Amino acid sequence: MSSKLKFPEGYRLTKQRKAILEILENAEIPITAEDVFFRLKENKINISLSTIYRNLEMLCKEGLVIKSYVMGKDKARFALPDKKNYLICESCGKIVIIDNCPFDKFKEELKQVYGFDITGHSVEVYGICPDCKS
Amino acid sequence: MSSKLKFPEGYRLTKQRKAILEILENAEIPITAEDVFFRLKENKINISLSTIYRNLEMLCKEGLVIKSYVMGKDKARFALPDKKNYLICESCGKIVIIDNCPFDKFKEELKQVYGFDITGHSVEVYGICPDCKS
DNA sequence: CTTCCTGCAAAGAGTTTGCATCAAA
DNA sequence: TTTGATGCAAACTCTTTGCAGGAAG
Repeated sequence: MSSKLKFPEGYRLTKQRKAILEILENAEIPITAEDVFFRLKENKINISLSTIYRNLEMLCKEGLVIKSYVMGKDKARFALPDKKNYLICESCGKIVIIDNCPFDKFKEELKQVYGFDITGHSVEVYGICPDCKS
Repeated sequence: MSSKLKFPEGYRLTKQRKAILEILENAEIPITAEDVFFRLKENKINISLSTIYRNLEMLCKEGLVIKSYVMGKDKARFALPDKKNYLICESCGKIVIIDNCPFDKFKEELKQVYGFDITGHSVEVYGICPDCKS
């Protein structure tokens, strides 16, 4: 497997960076820095946690990665931008990505009301998942 | 001034709790625990930071307060639920609360597509504010 | 009075940083 | 060969916790 993402200019494409991006591409939901660490370890790749943090921060600044705090918890989670909107089950904690986020339709409305040029958004929705209802 | 909020049952209404709630009621935007601490101090009320954290956590659990991390920063912010949706200027960091969040209209859509019973949401929108555009 | 709450100080968790070494370009 | 990146360990910051004294009901 290899990354389909264009790597940001001005940075060296090290094997650590390639590996971190690949983990994020394969992740179904936002994951913590520690998750990245252990998933790499499973693949027999040992990268120090600080390198992971440093690169996640860089990737966030470059816009390739989104950082969020699921359910107000104290560990940051990271994901590619297409996984930044999600549902969380308040009962079991399951996370489900929202595809084609309906919020996109409101960019124009927000722009008119608040005068902001909208560049992005992130949405967290709480609820009870089908499994927990039954 | 006194709080208009009904205080959760089973807890003692101490002067510290009253004071913290009042700060949150008067806050325009989500603020940090430290912000609460210093605003209390300005009002000549000295409450320890740990008491503030303990009570903010309790208020979150009781649903009176919402915790969020603005712009992925590492300090938690707290606000009454009516201030949980906001715009952030990527240039100056200004926060503007979104009233009548348009996302409410999508509860039904999300329920049908994902099968969740939606109980709440929180939205963070990025953009450039009018002042920074000029 | 009883029980819960507070303040203080210390501990804990997650994240960041300094520095010597290593590897991408 | 040059300069940015990594790994390790130590440092830091925010947040949580234990405990003795204090106040709400």
